[in-house]
Amino acid sequence: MEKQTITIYDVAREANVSMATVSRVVNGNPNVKPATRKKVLDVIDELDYRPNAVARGLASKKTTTVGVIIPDVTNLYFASLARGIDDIATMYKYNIILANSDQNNHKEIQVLNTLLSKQVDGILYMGNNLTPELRAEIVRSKTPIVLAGTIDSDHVVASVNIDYKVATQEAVQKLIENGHKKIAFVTPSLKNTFATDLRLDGYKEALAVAKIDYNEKFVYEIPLTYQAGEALADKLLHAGITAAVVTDDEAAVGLLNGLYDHGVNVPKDFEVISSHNSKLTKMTRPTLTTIAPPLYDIGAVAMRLLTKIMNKEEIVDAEITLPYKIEYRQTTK
Amino acid sequence: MEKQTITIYDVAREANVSMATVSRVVNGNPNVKPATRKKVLDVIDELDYRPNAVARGLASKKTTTVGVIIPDVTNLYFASLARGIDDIATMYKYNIILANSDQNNHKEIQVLNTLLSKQVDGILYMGNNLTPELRAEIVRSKTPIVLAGTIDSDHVVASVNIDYKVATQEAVQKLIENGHKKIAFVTPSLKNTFATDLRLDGYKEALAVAKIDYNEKFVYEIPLTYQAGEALADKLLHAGITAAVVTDDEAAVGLLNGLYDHGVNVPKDFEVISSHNSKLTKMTRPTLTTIAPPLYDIGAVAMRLLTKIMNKEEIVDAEITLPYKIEYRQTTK
DNA sequence: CTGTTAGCGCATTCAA
DNA sequence: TTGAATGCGCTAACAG
Repeated sequence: MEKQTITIYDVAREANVSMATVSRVVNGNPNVKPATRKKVLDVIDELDYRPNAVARGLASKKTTTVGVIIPDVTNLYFASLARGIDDIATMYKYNIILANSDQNNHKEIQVLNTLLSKQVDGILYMGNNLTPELRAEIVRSKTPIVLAGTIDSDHVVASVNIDYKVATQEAVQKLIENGHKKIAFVTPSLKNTFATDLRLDGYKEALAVAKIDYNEKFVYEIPLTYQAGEALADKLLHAGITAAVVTDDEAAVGLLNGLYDHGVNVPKDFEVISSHNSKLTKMTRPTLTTIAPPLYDIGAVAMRLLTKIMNKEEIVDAEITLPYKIEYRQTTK
Repeated sequence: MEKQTITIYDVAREANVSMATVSRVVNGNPNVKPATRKKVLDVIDELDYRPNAVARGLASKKTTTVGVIIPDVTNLYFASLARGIDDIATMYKYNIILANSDQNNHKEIQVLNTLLSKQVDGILYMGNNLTPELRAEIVRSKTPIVLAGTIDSDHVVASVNIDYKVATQEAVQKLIENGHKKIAFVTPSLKNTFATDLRLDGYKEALAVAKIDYNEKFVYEIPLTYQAGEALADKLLHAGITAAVVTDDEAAVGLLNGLYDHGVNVPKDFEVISSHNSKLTKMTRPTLTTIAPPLYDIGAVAMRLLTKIMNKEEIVDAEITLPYKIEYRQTTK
């Protein structure tokens, strides 16, 4: 009545070989005579033997599972990265332990510790920022880690990103070309997110190039939620702003709808550029113009990079910058 | 240079106790004198000892991790369930191994096998249908399983759902009350999805009550994607249809936008009711009226149920039906 | 209340 | 090419 437990011993006995031999064929060790290999394989099939990954993990000190720290699976940006991560992980025979962190520092540390206790072979971290405490913990644990869509301002940890500064600059420049002077930059708190700094730099740079004075009143720090975006429309309108670059799709959609509710004609009287190109941006009317990072690829490349590090392969560049595009759709002229 | 490995032996030695005692305090066994407990705790803290979950899993035959089979994390419906699952799992000290299945039968079986080899304590399955082969594999493995947002037509596996039939019926009834005669029912393939049958029953029932003849031409089987929904608008319009119940939010948004692109006034000339109440439904203009299953709760309750089964607690009802609502928004009058 | 002793299922030397 | 022996780090009886 209990769970069946066919072990390596059982197949060794049935096949009249030692467990070492069974272990060899299971692990694809070439030093096995074809005949005995076949015999063992037959018995494995007959007994429906399935190697116990836990025992294997204890003996080999490799679990073939990686921990994935994600702010929230329900956020399409991160979910898209996660999809790329999982696909490549599967390709390389790894499994994913997924843990939501809510960007909460305390929870992140906690999650990291349980991942480490589970002996994951590596960690993929997603979030807006890698806090020093977290990085310290990770470095101390000597567990390979790669950041996906997340910047490490100190450049000590491997990561995969796009050039946020240049992308933002290009977006703002486009708005300037379209004749806008008062362009809002909508971002989460500047206090603790690194990529935000880069993006802000891009924003400033574009203004500088066009010789437009930077006005910090046009930088709006809001929670990156649909509701916050929606509520923001009113403020932007009152401030005489006519265009905005928003660093999150949900917030951008919110803003767009907020403008719609105010009877503003987009893009005629107001232009919006978002930043993630998640599915959402194609589901609005008008469709959202957006910076388009290769979401799936960021996750995929990050996972691939992690496999290399876990494998102790030579890494030429641990800070990968992927190309982005800007998808010009209907919220810009 | 290698990864530090502080074991239970190390702390036992430092604390001048046996490893059994250390094990006891780590596991909260009350049979330890407070004084020695404190001593051990101090050493643990000092050495920064972290129990090896793999060794623990091998010795105890419990891994405190559950496998989650999900069609696609990138689908907000399933991602929302997953969020509920993860939160409750965390609460009960379980971790989640997430595996995307793409609804692909072959991949599901494969994924199931790797989950079983990792000795997960239980499995949470999400998908449109549980195929007999998959169920057979799971039952054979004797691993506890719960279906979240998925029906088992044979009622042998535990599950958490809403009453899809009644919900659909109510939605269709509303459209009938609003004067519609030609109401489309948009669904994925009827061939292999059980909940679809239930929903279709609800659709038929509503028509029957209103003495409207059922016309199978009004049942549209399409892939549940945004694009398919968008493309569907044209067909519905040509068929003289004036309202639709769509079983997926992305498809519903697609349809809505397709109608918009055809210049159709929703809800004046066409009404739409969707089925999941994911974030998407609030992001469209007009906002989508939708059946509202308690997404997060379905996941949460499913995970809670799984913990009970894994714990061999008495289960009064293994088929849980959660209440739903219908959110009347702007795509209906 | 605490220590001793066996394994858990497998990978991995080392011999043969 | 194969087998025997050892141990990965911990839990779980069983004594004491």
